[in-house]
Amino acid sequence: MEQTLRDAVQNALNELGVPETEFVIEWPADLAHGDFATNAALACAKVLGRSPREIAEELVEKLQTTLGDSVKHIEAAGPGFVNITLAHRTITKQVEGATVKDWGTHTYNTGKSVMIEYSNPNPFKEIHIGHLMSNVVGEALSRVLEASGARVVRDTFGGDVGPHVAKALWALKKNNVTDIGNAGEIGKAYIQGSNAYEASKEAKEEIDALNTRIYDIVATQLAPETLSEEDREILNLWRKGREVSMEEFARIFSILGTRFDYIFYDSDTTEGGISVVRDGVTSGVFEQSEGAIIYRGEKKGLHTLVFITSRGTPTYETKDIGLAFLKEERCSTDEVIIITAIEQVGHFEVVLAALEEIAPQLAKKMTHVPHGLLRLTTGKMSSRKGNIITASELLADMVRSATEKNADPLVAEQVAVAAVKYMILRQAPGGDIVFDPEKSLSLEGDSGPYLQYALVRAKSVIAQSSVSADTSDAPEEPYTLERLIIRFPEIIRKAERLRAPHLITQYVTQLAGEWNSFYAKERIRDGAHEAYKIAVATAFVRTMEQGLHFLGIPVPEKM
RNA sequence: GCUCCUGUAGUGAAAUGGAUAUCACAACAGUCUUCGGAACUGUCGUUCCAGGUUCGAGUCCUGGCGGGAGCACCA
Repeated sequence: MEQTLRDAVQNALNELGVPETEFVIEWPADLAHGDFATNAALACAKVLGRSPREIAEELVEKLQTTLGDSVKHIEAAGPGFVNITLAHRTITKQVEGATVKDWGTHTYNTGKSVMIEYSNPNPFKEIHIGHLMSNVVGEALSRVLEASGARVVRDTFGGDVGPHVAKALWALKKNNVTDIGNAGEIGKAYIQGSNAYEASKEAKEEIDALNTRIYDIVATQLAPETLSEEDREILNLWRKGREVSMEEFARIFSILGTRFDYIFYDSDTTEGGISVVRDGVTSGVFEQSEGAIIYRGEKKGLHTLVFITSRGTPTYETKDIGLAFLKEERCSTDEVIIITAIEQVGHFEVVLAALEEIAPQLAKKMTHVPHGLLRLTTGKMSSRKGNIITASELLADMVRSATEKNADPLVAEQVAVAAVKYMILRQAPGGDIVFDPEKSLSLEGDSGPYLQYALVRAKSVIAQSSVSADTSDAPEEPYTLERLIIRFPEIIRKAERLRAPHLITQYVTQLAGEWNSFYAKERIRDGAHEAYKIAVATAFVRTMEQGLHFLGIPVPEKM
């Protein structure tokens, strides 16, 4: 519809002899103004040297002729807007289309493939609510990309080698742990190791040495016969630790509704990364400095960062270089998106700048999409200091409060996940969320459960009505609910284009609110125009189901 | 110190350069022997400061003030 209007306005402008002008077709803030509005008259008033209001009047006439009875009303308003109100028949036709299975999806990205990296919890550390944020944003963006027709490959990247691993393993060894029971145990060991690293010079040396040794054993994959007894112990503990961490991550991913096609580890990327970076020294991309290998970011207005430490171990930067090549090798896609917290923008600018010199074709298709931080009222979370809320704790708490109204554990979990995801997806990505467990996770008002509740209630009414949907039973005036429903496909397109899932969240919130008003005001079962109302309710249900699906928010049958 | 991000009701947020700046929470006042009250209706209340660009600025530009993040061997 929007395209039809755009063409009609463009034709009218051509007839008026307007040179090429940018104009918008938009939704007026107030539906009373109409279903669509255009600023075309305002936009071209200056070049024509005429009053915008006058041009608007002429546009109205021309549009009336072109659009005929598909519109109910066209008028010039305000400083020179043209407001368009659709005929109810036009709206009804689109409401009928809202019940199809793929409602809201598009094909403009069909044939395109995108690899998207998110969540990225590190084995040997606990998965906390910060990772939850990345996971929720990443999953929503993945689904929105799928809605545009693209093929999406999901991956997550975890640091299974590096100082944090050495700290955790060091503490586990100190405590004579040979078998690790659960992820919490590793989290505690990591904190213990970190504290020792800060406090004792001796511990620091031991941990640094262990770190290097772990690289040698697992990342460069030394031949088994060259391993000492102690090395084998380290290897076993490391294997077990990674396994326990990953089992916990898998459990959380499953609750959140994410399945990764690829799980990459640091240990897969270090060797490749190191060799690329060392080659880069020869070709002059990187340079030696104080025993380390660095990239001089200053030449591109960025910071200098270390890629290989003076101890010979690779940093995160080198691992990301290695990962870029590894992704290309395992599963080449048209585009590569990496979602991380916003504090890493500097890091990725440098990595991308370096990669551009080494492999421009890889750098070109790679985009870093940052999201804001989830901070606690008590300050920044740090798993090193132990002041974190783990994903597991948060979800368990939420499930507990959702259980008050839902005996069914599955439904309680769906409600809990909806509340958590809504908190994150309600706002534009990039902004921080100050997380207050008491206030942030509402089950009322603007909230995940509010959406679920409206949907469940609509389904219930439809099930109870003995009448089947029939759009020939339409009342004279369209319901506001219908006028919102037909906007859905365009909302999904915008969310994908702008990489802004919160547009969907806002829309479904408005839609659910409108449903609740409709429900309070209009008697559906045994009321006037029941068949038509059932048709609208059915379209509402489908729109909500699809909207929640694209956000990754679960849809309960009952609640 | 340098670089980047940010400043909207009491609180948390929204607003491709458009009309009377939305939404929720909180507070206050109502609806209701419910087609499922996790609901609905109403009241209250907001663009950090000073310039500039524009027919039009919360949005763009300049300067100030406040908050946050990053800045060589962490990820």
